[in-house]
Amino acid sequence: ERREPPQQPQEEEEEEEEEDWLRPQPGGGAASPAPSGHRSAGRRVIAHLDLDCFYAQVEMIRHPQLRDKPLGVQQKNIVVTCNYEARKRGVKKLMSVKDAKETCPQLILVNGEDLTPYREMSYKVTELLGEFCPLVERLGFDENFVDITEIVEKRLTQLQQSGCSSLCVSGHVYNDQALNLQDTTHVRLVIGSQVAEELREAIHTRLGLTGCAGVASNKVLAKLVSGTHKPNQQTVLLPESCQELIRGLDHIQKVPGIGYKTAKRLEMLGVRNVCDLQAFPSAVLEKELGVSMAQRIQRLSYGEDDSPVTPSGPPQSFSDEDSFKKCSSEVEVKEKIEELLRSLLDRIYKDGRQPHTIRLTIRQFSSTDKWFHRESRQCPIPPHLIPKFGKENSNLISPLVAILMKLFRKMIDVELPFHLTLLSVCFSNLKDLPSSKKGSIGFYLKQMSPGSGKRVREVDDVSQGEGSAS
DNA sequence: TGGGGTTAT
DNA sequence: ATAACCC
Repeated sequence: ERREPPQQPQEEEEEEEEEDWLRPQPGGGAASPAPSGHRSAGRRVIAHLDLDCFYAQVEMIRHPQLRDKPLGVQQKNIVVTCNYEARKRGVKKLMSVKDAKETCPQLILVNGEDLTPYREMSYKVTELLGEFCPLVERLGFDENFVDITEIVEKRLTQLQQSGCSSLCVSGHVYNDQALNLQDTTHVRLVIGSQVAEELREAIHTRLGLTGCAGVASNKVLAKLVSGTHKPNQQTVLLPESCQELIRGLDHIQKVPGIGYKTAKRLEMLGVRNVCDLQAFPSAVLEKELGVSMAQRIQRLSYGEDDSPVTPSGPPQSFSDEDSFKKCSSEVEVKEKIEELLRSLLDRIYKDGRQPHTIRLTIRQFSSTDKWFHRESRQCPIPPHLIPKFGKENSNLISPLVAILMKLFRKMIDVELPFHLTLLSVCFSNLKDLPSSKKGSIGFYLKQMSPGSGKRVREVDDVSQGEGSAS
């Protein structure tokens, strides 16, 4: 017994009505900055880029002799990802090492517990995209959203002036839908597909990485459509096929934004698939999940998403963690913390900013509820230590270990037995240094560090950012 | 399951 | 500080 969702076929998203200069801006003030790129409500063109099995690709670049072999990246007892050679032979993401080697005895494993190479490559990708367009939002290490509305707009007017009539889509059209080049929405998206192709090409020629792209009128649709043709291909979604894309999801948890917890709660309400969610009474949903969550996910279920592409910029936090079978003495804890701290201080040093908050997170063993349940304590970093973050950091280690051990004792009574399975240290609340000192601050993250880079963008004192006149 | 990240409450 | 989300 399925209810028919209210048939609303060809309207895709963003009810954001056209031309509403009359409506008072909610933020107050006359000059609301227009959240992402273009103002004027209109249709956006968003690209979602998703690198293929990212860690495995990075490892293939680091070890070219492994390129044509089945290769997996191992963290502890898990193969977190693997290349396509390994996938052909049946290895899956997040398989246990035992299962993976049974499935594919020739599988080669490299340890991927140190994320440094992946993090560095990840930011090279984001930076490269930033050369095309300022609106680049990271999602994890291997995905980026790019709001290409303005690029498309520019090419569209060029095209209109040159009266050129030939226009070709790059890559797939979702659902093999026919194009209508009289429809300027189609035309914009087709131009978007060409831009996406260029972005992928740049990532390939300059960084040696392949990936997928999806092009659509908002983030959730771009993301969903990018996965429809899988390795190293791209797909554009035209508005008329929006409902097929979103309803084609076999479970609500496949909708980005609906996670494990929300999916469970929705299931208890009898909501199992996207159609159920579309048709579910809003009032009931709002009482169950709260107004804002309810409205957000119900819009998502129609493929509507007005969230802007928010430039990620440099990271908000730096953390380093390690998991293990057992850690049960204070000295062990101290050793592990010191190790985490060393690599973290190195990263902070390269970043150039100063953290003002430090946090310790632990996970305690418990047979039920096996993972989950982490707890943390944080505190401000004492002001007299903060200036020391700019330089050789060996003298920071012991005061910080002392602080972290205090935080540890706030969670664990060291007189009693304990059994930890994870320790994590995080620096956050990062601030630029006061300005003076030695010129340049790394603009995007660190000064491009080892290898290639030239640009170290300087911060001159007029730099209030882009348009922050208000 | 790892080792990360972000935002909202 | 936690809980949810994302990869």
